[in-house]
Amino acid sequence: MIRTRFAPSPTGFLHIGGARTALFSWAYARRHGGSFILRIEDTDLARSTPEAVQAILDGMRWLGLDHDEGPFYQTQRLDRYRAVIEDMLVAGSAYHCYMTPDELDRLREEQRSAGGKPRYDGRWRPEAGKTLPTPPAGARPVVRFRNPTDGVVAWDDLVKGRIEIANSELDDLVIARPDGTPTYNFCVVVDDWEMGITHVIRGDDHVNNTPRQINILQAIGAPVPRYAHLSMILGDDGQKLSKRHGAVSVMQYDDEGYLPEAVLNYLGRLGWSHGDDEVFSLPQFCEWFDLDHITPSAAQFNTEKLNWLNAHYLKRAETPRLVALVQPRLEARGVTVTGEPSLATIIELHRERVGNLNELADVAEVFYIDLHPRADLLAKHLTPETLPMLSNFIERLPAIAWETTAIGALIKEIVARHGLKMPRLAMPLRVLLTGMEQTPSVDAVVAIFPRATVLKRLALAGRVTGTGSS
RNA sequence: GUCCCCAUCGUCUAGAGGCCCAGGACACUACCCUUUCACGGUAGGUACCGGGGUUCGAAUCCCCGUGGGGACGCCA
Repeated sequence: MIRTRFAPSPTGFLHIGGARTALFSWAYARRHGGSFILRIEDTDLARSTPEAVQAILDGMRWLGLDHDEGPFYQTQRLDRYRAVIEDMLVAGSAYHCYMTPDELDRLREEQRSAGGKPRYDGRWRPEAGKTLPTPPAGARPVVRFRNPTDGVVAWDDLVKGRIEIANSELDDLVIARPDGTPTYNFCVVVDDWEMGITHVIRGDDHVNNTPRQINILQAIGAPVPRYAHLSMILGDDGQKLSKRHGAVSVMQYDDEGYLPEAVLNYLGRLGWSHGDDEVFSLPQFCEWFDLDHITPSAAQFNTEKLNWLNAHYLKRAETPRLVALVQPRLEARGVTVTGEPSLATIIELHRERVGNLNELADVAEVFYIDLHPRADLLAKHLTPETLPMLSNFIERLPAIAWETTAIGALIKEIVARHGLKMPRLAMPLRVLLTGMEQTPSVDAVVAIFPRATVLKRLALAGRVTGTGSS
């Protein structure tokens, strides 16, 4: 039974890197009929917030990554960690250390300036025949893990291959603060053990924690899970993503009009591949996903490709769903969606032309507002040459059949009679009806409006007569 | 500084010694379609970081170099 987990710390939103880690962990469990566990690592009381927890939950839900167990909160498992620490203290695999943060800082400074690796020097580590300093009166100690001093820790990383690190590189890490709260590396170990995690799929930045965690696992007699370390995602500019630079919440993609399946597809293909396949659904991804085809190198995020995928999914999405997605966006702009044409009609006419939901809202908006085309566009297209054609068109409108073909035929007829090209009439019609120079086929645009609305909007041509020239 | 990791088109990648004078996708360019702009279609250019090995043969294996990244917390 495969058991994976996603274990974010609630110190901010769910960003794109976390989302990919979650996706891969989730997909691996789904692929093998296993369980996916969500665990909130909130032991940093100072930085964790309930808002961040909610933001992560929201992000996961938007993406559709459901968990089978949890969410578990580490702050609710403190008794459990404390019990394990007690056992370790008794067993001698952990010990109290009374060194103050100040002393530690000084030590690290010295080591660094001496060109060495900053690390705890083991002054409070009990050894056979060693006399420990006397604990300062009233001081509360931290608990340190007694790391092996020789040999190597090694594991076969499912993404990076075999990694070996000498124990001499590791120092005795703090596993509990003076107030008794456990620290990250320790909680992870206890949780992964007790939650029966078989495959730890996480970010690259945890590679250095892995040997420490394996050592603790072994000290408490827990089995060592398999590890798969994913490389990081770089920003569009090739720079590392950080709060300050480029890291955005997955929910921002929602705001920007992306469909979750597009983001998921993009993320799935970022750092993982299935031959030449580029477009695949989430179920298809679950069927294909494996750890063998994950790239070990860092990947640069490419918004243009995401845009392409989004446009692709927009073309295929069910219209009612798009209506439900676009309508609130229009309402948020203060646009009331009412009357003709229906939002569904507008969407069907424009869906192949736009890249995201906001662009769909942009084009839909002009059908519902009191339109005021820009003066420069009117001047450009309402010319002495085109105005006669327009009035001609307006005169004939009441009598024709209200459907695209008939409207198109009328436009062609008028244009031909005036000995001009199609765009000479199509462009002013576009501007008058939508305020835009780029629209779908103009006969189709005319046709989705009620006849009365077309007449009303075209009437503007009469009022600006004579202003256009040049 | 020390340790660890990484290295194919601009970008994401295929490639597990001969199928590769390197394939796909995004982007780009040209053409086609055309009622504008898109969409779509067709065609095209662009890459194995460098140097040594191993081998009949290397993008693929090994070593060194270079470059990039990560980690060295009483953060996660």
